[in-house]
Amino acid sequence: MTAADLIDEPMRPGHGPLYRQVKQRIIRHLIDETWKPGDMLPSEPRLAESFGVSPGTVRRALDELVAENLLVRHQGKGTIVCRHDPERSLFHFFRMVDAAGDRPTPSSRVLACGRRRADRAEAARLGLPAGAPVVVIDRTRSAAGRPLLVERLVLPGRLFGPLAAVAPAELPNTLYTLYEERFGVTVYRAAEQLRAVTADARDAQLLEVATGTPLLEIDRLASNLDGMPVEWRLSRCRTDAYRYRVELV
Amino acid sequence: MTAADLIDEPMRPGHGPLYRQVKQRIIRHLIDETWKPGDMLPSEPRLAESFGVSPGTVRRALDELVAENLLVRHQGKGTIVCRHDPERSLFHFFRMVDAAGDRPTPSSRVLACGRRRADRAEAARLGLPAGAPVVVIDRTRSAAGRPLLVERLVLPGRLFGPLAAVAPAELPNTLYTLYEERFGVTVYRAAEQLRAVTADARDAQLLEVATGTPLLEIDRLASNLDGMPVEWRLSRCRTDAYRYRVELV
DNA sequence: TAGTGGTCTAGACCACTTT
DNA sequence: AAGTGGTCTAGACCACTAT
Repeated sequence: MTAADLIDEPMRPGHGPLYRQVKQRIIRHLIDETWKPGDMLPSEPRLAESFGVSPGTVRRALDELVAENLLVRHQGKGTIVCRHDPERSLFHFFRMVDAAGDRPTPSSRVLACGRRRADRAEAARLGLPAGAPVVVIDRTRSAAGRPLLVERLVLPGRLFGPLAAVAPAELPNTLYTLYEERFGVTVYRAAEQLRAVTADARDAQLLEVATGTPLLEIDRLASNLDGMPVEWRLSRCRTDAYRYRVELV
Repeated sequence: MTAADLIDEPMRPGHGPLYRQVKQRIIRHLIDETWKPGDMLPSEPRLAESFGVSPGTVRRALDELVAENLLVRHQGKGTIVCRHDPERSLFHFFRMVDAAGDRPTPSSRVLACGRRRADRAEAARLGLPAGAPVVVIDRTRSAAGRPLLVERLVLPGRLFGPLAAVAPAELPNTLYTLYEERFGVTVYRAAEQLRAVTADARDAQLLEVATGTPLLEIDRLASNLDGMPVEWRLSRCRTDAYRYRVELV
């Protein structure tokens, strides 16, 4: 191994445990796309040599990154950066289950997709200046042939500008995969806030329920590795056949 | 250290990684109450000697148990078994937050507390034989002086028999602490399923809302270390001032 | 001062995958 | 056969707590 193979400079004295400094360096390389989703990282001994630390220290940093769903290890092969493949996109952030506890495979129908200026609520939620351009997608999602939810997604135009030009029918069911592959935006975390609301006339028509039916409203803000908001999603769900499940530990 | 200090026999050849076998042995000692909540475990070198493994292997087992909220380490002091102190009881399983993202400190008012036979739904949910005795508690919880939710708790009578004799006014706000201190029942996990419902006449009166107001219904099944259900809780929440928050990773 | 957990290192061997 | 991650061991030193 020559100097050219080194990914980074050796660690210099810093604050906190060495393995956390190593972890932060690796995260920085994920942010600056030294390693992109799906890429393989250098092996643990190589990383250790690059950073000038012992293999055990690198290993501990990787352990935490794996626990946080940023990396995946494959024994005998190597360690890769997590991807939002359709499988993960569909199930990792989707918490509705049927009475048996099984997750449905939802399909989606786009009602509208366009570009406009953010209103005040949208700008505030996404951390954008007032009037910044946003892409707005309205769609419904169904499971087992019956409408499950209606939702509006608001995305920063700076990151997703060309998305508005995509024909509604072209938008895939698994948007997070699209964000990653077409726009280089990776959703790593999301925070959801839930409340109960009643269906208005539009909800009722789209969800095939009576006006006034109670719906579960899910307000989700998704962010990337930098902690920047990249999507605001407001969903209204029927909860007669599916419920929202949470495991508390 | 003498043989009498050993808490267990050395590991014998088994299946899977050694550290997981050590972890399972420790969990078994938590179940059989060799170490109770609040107790201090033997030090890592002592455990290693008892189990006949290296300190690093014990450490890895403890790492996982700490990550699962079964143990807590205190540098310089030792490792103790997690307790459901009122702080944890109030905040660990309670996910309602206000608009600013802060958790309220709810107070509770017991409406009824008694013992009777489980109906079919209750027996099924708690894994009890039909007609088994259960303790049922009805109460409301308020935050910032306003009613937040109304709920019914159903507990296996076998575990909580004497609880029905407690005067309603004596029941503390933090029930999980009571379960642990008075009945030796520790809640370790819970699964919640959420749906939207409308307030019936009783809900409306207790929550001071109009009949038909949408409410968030939280169906929680809590279990102990053995995986046995120990509480079924059905709550109906107003979501005008507080929302249910979930972090997705 | 002694004991505890927290960090870091070094090396051996195993299981799995690729060539 | 060579390279990867997975496990297990052993020992050094540090930071914190109790006495």
